Amino acid sequence: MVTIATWNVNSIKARFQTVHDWLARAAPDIALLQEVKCEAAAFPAEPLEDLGYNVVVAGQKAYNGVAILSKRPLAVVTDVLPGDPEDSHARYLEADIGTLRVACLYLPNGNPPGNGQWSDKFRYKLTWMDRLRQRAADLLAEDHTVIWGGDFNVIPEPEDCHDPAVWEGDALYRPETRRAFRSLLNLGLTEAYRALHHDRGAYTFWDYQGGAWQMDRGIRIDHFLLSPQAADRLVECRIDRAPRGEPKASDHTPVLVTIEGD
DNA sequence: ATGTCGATACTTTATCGA
Repeated sequence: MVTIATWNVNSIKARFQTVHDWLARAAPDIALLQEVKCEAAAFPAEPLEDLGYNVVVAGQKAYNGVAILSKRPLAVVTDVLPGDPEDSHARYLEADIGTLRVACLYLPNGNPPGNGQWSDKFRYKLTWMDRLRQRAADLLAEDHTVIWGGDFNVIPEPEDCHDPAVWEGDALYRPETRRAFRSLLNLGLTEAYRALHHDRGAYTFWDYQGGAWQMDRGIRIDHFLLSPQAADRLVECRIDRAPRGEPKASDHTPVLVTIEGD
């Protein structure tokens, strides 16, 4: 069995103790972190290595930044999402871990989407999703066993948010965004949580503002997408809500997926 | 009722991104 966690930590520096203690307790084999918000050299790798993890980081000052932690050795395949040499955001990191290809991603938020004409941010989001689709198609064509995990900034369906009316028009829920997400799934990918669960109220993010956590007004935007070979091995996918309720919490909470074999 | 959080800089308050 291999358990992989994904967690948008909203600054590894601000969240270090919380993340460290959760990793020590939950002990996933692999952890995908997003919004570490620091350059690779500033990432506090050593205390996480003391927990038994190998650490690789695609970092950037102040914004974005993704990292992969793995108890087994890992080899980075790429630290950029192919398709745009001008794109300098640290949002994608892909590595081989044993026979698995594991990708950690922080998909652009895209807000505000603009009215009438799309904003640069929303166009960037849609272009990025198109590039991700191309990357996925390429890896599937090469027959890799792939797991993409991360903050997709996509609310796939109405039941993935507390109140769809609130999210109407938002870049996380716009028809163009959901269509691009479905297009990704239509390559033959399996969204792990919905393959196993059909409950409402399964959220991974609650805004800091407006008492969203206290009122349980959340959205499900952190996902795992599995290639067919990975999906055949899917055992479990769950959301650990506990970290969102802790002091100094990230606005996201971890999601864990387990696949059989190694 | 204006009720969030984190990073940054020509910084100690304003701005941006989420």
